[in-house]
This record gives sequence, structure tokens and C-alpha cells, in this order.
Amino acid sequence: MSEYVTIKENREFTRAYKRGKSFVSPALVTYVYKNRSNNLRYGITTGKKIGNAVKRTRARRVIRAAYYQLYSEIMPGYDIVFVARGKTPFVKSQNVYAAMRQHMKSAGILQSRQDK
RNA sequence: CGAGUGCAUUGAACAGCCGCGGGCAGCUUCCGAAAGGAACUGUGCGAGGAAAGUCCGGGCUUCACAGAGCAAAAAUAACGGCUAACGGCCGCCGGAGGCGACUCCAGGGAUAGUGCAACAGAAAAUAACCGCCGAUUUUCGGUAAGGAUGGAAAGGUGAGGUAAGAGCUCACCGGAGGGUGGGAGACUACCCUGCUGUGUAAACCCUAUUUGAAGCAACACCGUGGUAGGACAUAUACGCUUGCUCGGCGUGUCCUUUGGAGGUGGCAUCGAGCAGUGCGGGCAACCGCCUGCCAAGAUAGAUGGCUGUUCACGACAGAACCCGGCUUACAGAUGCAGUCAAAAA
RNA sequence: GGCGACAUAGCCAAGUGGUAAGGCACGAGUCUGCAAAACUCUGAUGCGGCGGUUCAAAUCCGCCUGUCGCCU
Repeated sequence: MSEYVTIKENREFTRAYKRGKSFVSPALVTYVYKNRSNNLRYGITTGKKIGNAVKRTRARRVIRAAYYQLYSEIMPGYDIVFVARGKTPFVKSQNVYAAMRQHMKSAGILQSRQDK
């Protein structure tokens, strides 16, 4: 089974919105909240504002691809929620990756590759 | 070569690396008493013509129901056929549009009945206000040829006729009824009779046909906890009831019931399936036979990222139980069959 | 995914096929030393969009668009 754990409960999303730290860039919004477990979990929100179903799935895929690329550098023990914005479906995953890396760096939960 | 019509097909392609979701196989590793599960390896598969809107018709499931008829409600509407069925499709009739190929039409019934027709107008449906004509002239009678309106004014035009007029009579046109011929039928051609009344049924309604309701978040099964009922223990301990004791209730175990969260099935190779420049029937929709081919199946929801090449530089857009249609959105590309115009011969 | 409802001035809203009620707000005036309140009044602005039936559509019919609710 996959090593990527997702957030499923609506309560946990709401908790991340209310209590987590937020970081904003043109194509991505990130909320980071420290959870009690040792797992690194993530969730993606693509609201109705972004567009039709094709645009929403496109945004989800781009964000997920960037997350897989960055996954090994993030410290465990956090819930991370990514929210797509209107620009996200028209942007390459490298731009999202750069924005995501910047957000993680600001949150201070990056670790070096060698530790993993 | 240009313009335009109908039908059908297609909806960027290829290669490499890293990833995602299922299926099958391997039996290597780990977990487990076992069934089995997880990882790994190999192999093959992985969004659409509209997957959309949820507008119709079915399959399937649960509930209701002995059967039949009436009523009520809803839907449909020329005629003939196709289909599992349909409000769909094909053909054809009638009407409208187009030079034409061709396209469009909720296209039954207004003498079965009820209602409505604002404003304007004399009058909106048993027409006499003005006008015209006649008479026994403060009035009465005849008359729809003419009159500012209106969407619609009482069959239209012309001639005869008359006191003035009028389908009162005649011709043509329109419409109605009947007859004969053609056609499966709607209908149509011709002949005869003969002129009585507008529109609206996507107003109520009448006629004919069809329809039980809800929907996979249906439904079935498992179901720690909980609910309800019963049995056992009341030996010990605790809490409540009481001033105290007894007694009663709860906390315990087992069985049954119900079923929240969650899980499994429903659910995915076989069906009203798809294809053939196949054969036969039919104008066609479609039907029969033959041959071949069928693997998306997620459950917060799988197709992505990067690099390179080519071109017309990529539109609308993402399955969620499954089929048949309709409607709506859509950059283009290709094929076939007609049409019109021009030029040349 | 499925089922259902609604859309009328800036806001709240009534409406039976025939001039679209009303209230709040906005504007002008009266009153006042000035304002508020009260009273009077004008004007502009509306039937979500596109088609169809009808002489005539906010209303009847179809198709789109948007908003809201229910089923877990």
C-alpha cells in the first residue's frame, strides 16, 4: 500500500484551517498543523471556484505530483492541507513544487535528504 | 474552381525515464493457528461523443397490491411501420420556408359543453349606432353595400338583380357535406349538392392510448459500542432509594431483537453488446443468418510529471449501478451522396 | 451520485393571460435658526436568459444559467 497518508475527515480539514499556519502564493495555499502522531499526512482541497470537473482534477494532479516530489524532504508529524486556486490548473507542476518548497521552508519543517 | 445541403467517421501522434488504480500469474520475503493479508516481480488493461443536463423509456431492488372496471391525476396526439420500451427513430400525408439539394412543424376535436377576448369600436357573437330605402313620418319597418376601431367584423372578387340591399342568382376562388376512382392509411383527383356563425384547447375540457411508488446514498448481509426483552448471579464490592434493616433499581455474564459508525456484496468479461467495405429481406428505420471480437471499475474518488520529435499547435470536456434515446456544449479534420451558379468544350 | 424548490427596482416582497400592488432605501420640496421626525411629490430603475403558443406572456410550454434545501 502507498506510503502517502491522506486526510479524510472533514473535522481535520476544519482544524487545519482554523488553527494551522497558512502560507499563500498565486497558485497554492498551504495550511500546516502539527498532529499528535508520527505520520506525515496531506489533503487537497479543490473548491467549486476553480472550475469544472476537468479543471479540479487537473489541479489535484498537479499538486499531488509536486507533493510526491517533495515528500522525502518533509519532517513527519504534521497535517498539511493544500488548497488549489484559480490559476492552479493552468500551471506546471514545477511552479507548484517551487511554491510548495517555499511554504515548507517558511514553516520550518524541511529536513535534509540524507536524514531520510 | 466557388457557394451551399444531407449522412457518416474522427476528436493530435510517437519514443524514453519516474509515478497512480484494478485484473491475472509467480510462490520470493514478512505477518497470521488457519483462511488469508501485505510487500516484491512479471504480464496485460485503464474516461467520452457528449462521460454533462437528469428530460423520457427500460433492466435491477425494496415497498404496496387477489382480479376487473369507473373516477381522479399525469403524459402523448395526422397516418403506416420499427423497437424490449419510449414523448425516440424511419417512411409517408398536410402545412410553412428555400431558385434548388433540402429544412422546420406539441400537426386530434371549436355544431359535446363551459369560459375568456383588455383598450379601441355602434357592435366581439341571438350584430341595426350612423348611413341607405319604404311607409300611415315626435314613430315604425326593411337592409350587412359603405362607415375613424381592432389581431379578428359575420365567405372574397366581378356581374346580374332590387325601393334599397342581401349566396337572392350566376362565374371563378375558398370552405363544408355526399358520391365515384386510386391508396394499407392519413389523403388525393373528378363530379354533384350548396353557403350557419371569428379566435383561443402550450384555458377548462372531449376522444383515443399509456402509467402503482420510490430510487444503488435503492437494497441484502456482518456488525465492537448503544437500544429493547429474557435468563443467571445476587457470593463480594460500589452507587441511588431509607434515620437503620429487609426489599427494589443500576453496574456484571450469556441468549435474542433492532441497527448508528464502519465493512462486504450489489459492481463489471456475456449484454435488448460491438464490428464486417459479408450474405439475404425491406424505399428506410430495422430484422434474420454467418464470421470475428469482448478485461475502466475508483470509494475524498485512479490517466500525472519531466524530456525529445512532428503537425493543422489541440475545442467542449472526466465514468460512479447498467443500457436505449432526446437535449445542451464543441477548435477542427476526413469520406460519401445530391444542389445552385459561373467558366470552358 | 440522486431528489426537490426558487429567481420580480439597491433591499424585502404581492401578483387571476390584458395599465406590474405595497413597504424600506435613494432624490426634491414643506416645516426648522440648523438637523431629526412628520407631511407632500417627482423621476429613474425591474419580471434571470433564449426560443415557442397566443391578437397579447411576469403568468402557459420547452431549453439553458444561477442560487438554496434534503438523502450520507
